[in-house]
Amino acid sequence: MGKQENKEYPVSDNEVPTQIKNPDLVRERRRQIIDSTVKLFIKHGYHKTTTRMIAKAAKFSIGSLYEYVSSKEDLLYLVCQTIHEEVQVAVEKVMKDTDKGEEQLAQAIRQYIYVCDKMADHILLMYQVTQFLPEKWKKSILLNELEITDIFTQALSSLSGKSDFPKLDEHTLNLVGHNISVLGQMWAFRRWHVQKEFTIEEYIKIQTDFILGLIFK
Amino acid sequence: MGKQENKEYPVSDNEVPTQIKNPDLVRERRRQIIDSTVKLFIKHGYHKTTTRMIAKAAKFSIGSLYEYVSSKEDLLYLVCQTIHEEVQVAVEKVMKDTDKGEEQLAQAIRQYIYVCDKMADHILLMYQVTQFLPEKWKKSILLNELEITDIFTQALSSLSGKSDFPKLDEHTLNLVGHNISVLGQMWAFRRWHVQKEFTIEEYIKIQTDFILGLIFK
DNA sequence: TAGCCATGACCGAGCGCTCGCTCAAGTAGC
DNA sequence: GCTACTTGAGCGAGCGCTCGGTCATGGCTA
Repeated sequence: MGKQENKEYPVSDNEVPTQIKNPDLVRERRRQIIDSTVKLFIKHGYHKTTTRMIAKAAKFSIGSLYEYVSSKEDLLYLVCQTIHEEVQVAVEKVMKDTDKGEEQLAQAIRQYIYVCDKMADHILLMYQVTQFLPEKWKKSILLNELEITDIFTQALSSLSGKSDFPKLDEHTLNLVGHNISVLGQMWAFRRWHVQKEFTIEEYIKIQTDFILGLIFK
Repeated sequence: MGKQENKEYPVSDNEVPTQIKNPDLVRERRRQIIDSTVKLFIKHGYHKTTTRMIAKAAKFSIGSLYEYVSSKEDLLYLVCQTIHEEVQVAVEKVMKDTDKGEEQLAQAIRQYIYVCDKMADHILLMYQVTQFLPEKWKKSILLNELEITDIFTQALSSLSGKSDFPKLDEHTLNLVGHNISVLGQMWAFRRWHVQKEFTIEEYIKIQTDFILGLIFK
């Protein structure tokens, strides 16, 4: 009952509250914090990374850290959010660049796998860490994941029926979209094997053939 | 420094030490412990499951628990081991049963996806939990994973060149083996989407077509 | 200009608690 | 009485997070 009257100031791009009043400062500082946190999470994982480590890496006191974020879970959400945005932006970019060419799909797959390669650490982190999000946020993250997959589904959809691609129903294409998405991410989450046994160009070649169905003619 | 002179008694099927001298008892009790632990890990995850919860569920005191296992990490390893063995046995079984038929590969894929469905919880757990294993054990677990994938690679290899399958080099087939493996596991780790949007029969149908390259003719 | 105060970002010792693990004291069976 | 096994209170390191406080800044008043 009237336990505290510290108003909280939600910041434009997300629902994570803060005590700090200047929104520009919040954005800047959070950027700092998130960058350090991502690195630490990649290196040590979520549970072994302490809030003190984060504060130190971001050049804050723990006290200050908690002015910008109200719990370690908040931090986790911010990290997931940020990574997903980055992946999504990257994928959208390469899809736009390769639209409407002759062998668009093959090009898109190549570029997508390059993205997965560049962001391998981040993709792996997402796989490891999503499970620790509280339910409300997990949903929003999985929705983001769907958006990325949808980019492929839509690309496939726009090809369906044209040139030598057969016409396929949305349902099927949706799953194929997921397949492409996952086979790209596999370059990250099975890297302990695939990055040892294949060069990225080999990987791209084989996976493209596989997806385009050339393997078994 | 003679800190402790409690001899440790490694037990046949693994390298995890115990204080208990009767190996049969160890096997029996560990079975109990592992079964309970798997359930708890599936429900709460590794970090939120406390050793006290495990002891309680397995009807032990914590003290006794630590007679059979020397750390929570030991337990994690035993769990991973056990699950992998189960998956491997199941996969090997269905592969043997479907060998040498007409459309062996399609049959094998179907059966494999059934296994993934039945063991979805376990597969998901493996994905979540492998990262927390100490390095020495992680390697051994990843090796097990390779063995499962190799079952597919070998099946593919034995088909290569026969009937209407083209001849492909080992290298390519190896990656295809991984693809099959992962696309089956995807039924588990993307279940939040695929198990909502597809029946398992639809999933099997589309993935089989996809793998066999029928999708893009 | 000098004195005063309000503001809010920043600080870090330390609180409360959890959880993996231990060990002295038991009991059961032979 | 000896060995094999069991017990659970207790330990203490380490964690997330709080909260009383400092200090730089800038505006107000005379």
